[in-house]
Amino acid sequence: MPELPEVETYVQEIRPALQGHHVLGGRVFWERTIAAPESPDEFVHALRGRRFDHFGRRGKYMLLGLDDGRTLIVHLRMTGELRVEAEDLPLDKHARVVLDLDGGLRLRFSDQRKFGRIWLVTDPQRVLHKLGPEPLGEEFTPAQFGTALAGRTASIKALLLDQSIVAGVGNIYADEALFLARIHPRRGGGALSDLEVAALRDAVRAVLAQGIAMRGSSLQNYAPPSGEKGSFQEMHVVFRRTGQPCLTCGTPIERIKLAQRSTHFCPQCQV
DNA sequence: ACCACAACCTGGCCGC
DNA sequence: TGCGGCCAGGTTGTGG
Repeated sequence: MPELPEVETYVQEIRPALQGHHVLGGRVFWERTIAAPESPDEFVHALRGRRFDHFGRRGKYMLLGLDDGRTLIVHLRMTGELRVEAEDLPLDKHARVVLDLDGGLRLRFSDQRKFGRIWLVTDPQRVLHKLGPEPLGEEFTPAQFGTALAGRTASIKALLLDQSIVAGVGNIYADEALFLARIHPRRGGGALSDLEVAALRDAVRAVLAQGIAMRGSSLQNYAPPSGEKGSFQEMHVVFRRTGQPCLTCGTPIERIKLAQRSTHFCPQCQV
């Protein structure tokens, strides 16, 4: 269920565990997990003998680079989990793809809800081309953000979740950023003033940066590869605080549904 | 082009 | 205990 800070933490932690290891073989237990190439056989065949040697992230996508120039792209969606572990551990019932590695290790992708996807591609752009700018990068400017929101009538909450506008924001960080910028989540995206657009852009960057610094939010069963949970959930000001007092004004936090997602906000502070 | 919503899936929890 | 309904940090496809 991770968003940008959780995926960033994932990449940071899986890199030292995976770097330099070769793929000896693999098994696919749920075919639809493999989004490219066409068949699981082709996927496993293309990976055999390859070595992991560079790592990255784009939005909520993990990029695991191989020594032949190809990239293994992993999206955890809601319940995906990636682990490097000893090959003799019993497999859990949600294991979807397993790659056998040298050194008695394996890379295991488990996913209770089966929404997660893995691509093996030559050109990552084939998967990533629709994504908007990296929110912590230089191209995510107030002017660029304003242009992306101009004329849009959908709620600003829905637009923050749209990965083509800005990449990596999900339900937690959208709600937290809107509170920080004091903007009501139901406002139309195109109706925000230049000042509000700039404040929201700054708020998105602030909550994501703090999320990364705290190694993400750990709710329910989520934990990064090390198993050491992040702590940003302790900093949530509105997310899943329905009925609890706003930390700024004491008004009970409300929950509504927007873009089919639970949305939490302070009806007093956010206008 | 944009917008809202069903669909993709499993499992936990709550009320009856 | 069982059943229906709702909830879950995401994305894609469809119809208007």
